[in-house]
Amino acid sequence: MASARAVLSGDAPDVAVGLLGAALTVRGVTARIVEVEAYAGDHDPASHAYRGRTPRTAVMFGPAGHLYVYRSHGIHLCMNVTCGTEGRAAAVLLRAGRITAGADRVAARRAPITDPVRWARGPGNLGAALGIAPEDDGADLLAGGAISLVLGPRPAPEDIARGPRVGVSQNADVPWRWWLAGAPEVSAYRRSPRAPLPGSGADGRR
DNA sequence: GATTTGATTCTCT
DNA sequence: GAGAATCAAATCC
Repeated sequence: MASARAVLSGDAPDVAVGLLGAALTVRGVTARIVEVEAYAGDHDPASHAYRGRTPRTAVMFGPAGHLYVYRSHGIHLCMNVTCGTEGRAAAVLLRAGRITAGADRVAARRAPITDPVRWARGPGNLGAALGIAPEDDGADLLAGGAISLVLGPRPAPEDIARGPRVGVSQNADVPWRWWLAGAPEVSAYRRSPRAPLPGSGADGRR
């Protein structure tokens, strides 16, 4: 079968689907990925790397299989897995997961939240549950370090749902979000308040 | 050097 | 449903 690195070197949408069901382990805590979003730097205005390489997005321009960590709204840390080929920015945002190992540690970390479904629902919560840190930016996921990624079997097509990305103000209508159908950790779709309406005012309802 | 935005989440109304 | 919280990075002049 193809190596994990080979899989991650594909196009962002392919990699995104491949990451569904994968197990991400951070210092002893493991989460099964149930929701992802793809971002391609070149032609995707929603991507942080769209305007070129910057110190913050440098990791996205590196080789596939590395972790890109960024701070959102000064409060939350979100995780991406870089993909594609080196020099061409692309990444997959990990939006939600289910804790499969280290639940006791997550429970303590996320207290007073006791509902496991809420521990890693949403990008910020996922990062919080796994205890990700800004210094984890750039970590190699395939080197067997403190953070490692293990791809699982690809879910059956009928178990995969697809839709528009959440919260982005650009390209808000590109259906580059995938999640496992029925996963309770997946949050309802919320369009960015800054996203321009697609048609001539036909939208606006949810 | 100053200003603005952000791939969010939580709480209150 | 709407607004606040809060830090850093990117953009603009």
